[in-house]
Amino acid sequence: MVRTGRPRGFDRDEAVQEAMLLFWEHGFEGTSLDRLRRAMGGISSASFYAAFSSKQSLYREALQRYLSSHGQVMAALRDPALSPRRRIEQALRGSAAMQTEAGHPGGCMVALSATIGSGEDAEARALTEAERASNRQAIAACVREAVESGELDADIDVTGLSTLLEGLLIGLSIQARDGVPATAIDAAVTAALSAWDSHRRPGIQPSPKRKRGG
Amino acid sequence: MVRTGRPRGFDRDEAVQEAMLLFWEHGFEGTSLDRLRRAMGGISSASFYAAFSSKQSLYREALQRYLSSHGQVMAALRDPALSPRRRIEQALRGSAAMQTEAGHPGGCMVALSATIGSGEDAEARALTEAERASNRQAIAACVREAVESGELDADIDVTGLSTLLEGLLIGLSIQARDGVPATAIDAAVTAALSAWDSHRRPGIQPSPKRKRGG
DNA sequence: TCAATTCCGGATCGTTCGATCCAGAACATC
DNA sequence: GATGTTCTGGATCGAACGATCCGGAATTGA
Repeated sequence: MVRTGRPRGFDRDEAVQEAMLLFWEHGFEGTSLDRLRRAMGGISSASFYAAFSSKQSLYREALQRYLSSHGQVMAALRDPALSPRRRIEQALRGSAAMQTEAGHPGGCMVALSATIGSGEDAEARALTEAERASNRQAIAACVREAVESGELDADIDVTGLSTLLEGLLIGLSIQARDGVPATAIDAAVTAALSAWDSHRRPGIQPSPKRKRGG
Repeated sequence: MVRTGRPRGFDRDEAVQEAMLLFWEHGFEGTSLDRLRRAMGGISSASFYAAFSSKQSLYREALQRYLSSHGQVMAALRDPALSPRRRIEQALRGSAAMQTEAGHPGGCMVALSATIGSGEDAEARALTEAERASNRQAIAACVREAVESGELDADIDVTGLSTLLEGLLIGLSIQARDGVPATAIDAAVTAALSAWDSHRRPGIQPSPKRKRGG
């Protein structure tokens, strides 16, 4: 079906990108419609609502954009081709590197952009909260799997280790915002991984592929 | 000097307390003057400004209130009577317990209430950022001191361990907001401390009081 | 009793918020 | 060129924002 009518006067894709950067930096409630429209090239209010329906709806789209671009550093966490430890390591190191690199706001949009607010940001908050819950679960699954495969001692506190790892992941965001250098954050990841290694079951070399060690 | 004039019709102290709870829960920008005044017993706009001068000024006072009440769980971090490890442990466990207990908002006001925003919260953000920087420094000092006293191996990465510990401390706040149970967070603290212990210099029993082990 | 002082209720300020409306412009199709 | 469709500029909406102003109420000291 060919598109009829007057063509849009701005690049919708670029507009979502700009929105993502603003929401990322200032949060859902901290980003006004006026600022969004100006970042989109100064489009009119009518153009905005014709294209995005509402601020909420735009945020949803911007968050999706984030998850499928910068947020992809977390994809390793669910990569079945990697060992549990490598999944954690790549997700943490990738996040640390991405969240401290130049060219975009520091920290993670999922952790920062809709955490607290007046209450009118309820939907945005629910979206990021669900994402965090999913990551929490994935991290716990890695630790659990490492225990089941024999890589980690069977008597370790799975909840404790996974909550520590997720706590660090979340904490990264504010540290990155505060200007903690990338080298320091990466060193923290190394320290966390050495905590993992200290619970390693001695004499077992876990294979990345097999789930249960022979 | 005796106070003349019409007496204040509300309890200023209780009002600051209510303000603290609101800023804590919804953040600086997420808390409106209207909501503040209603929480203060429905006082008028005139009464508000006569007592607190501005929203910024009230936030400053509310943050001080937080630091000198709930925030006192962090005092252990600078207690010279405790060993470095105990300082860290008490600060972390105390924070975990406080941030998850009922009766007030979850998480930490310093970490959450003024982290991102539109830019009009610049002063509030600077206040919390300075507080976080101070904690960061105090944690690093504990680790450094433990290395100097011989409790920890001399070749460990001080920055890595302290950034991990501070990352967990910061991450606690969002985890507590997300409803991660107190038991899980405390277990994470235990896991972090076991990371500390795994770097312990063998054969040395550090005394809590002396700075340099003999 | 009467100033002086301080606070209060309530109206109001100008601005910004997210969102809507309308007349007209720019395109495709016939 | 007529018609239908979609988008745009610009005015505008009601509500909420932080903040100010004023007339009067409530207190103290003279």
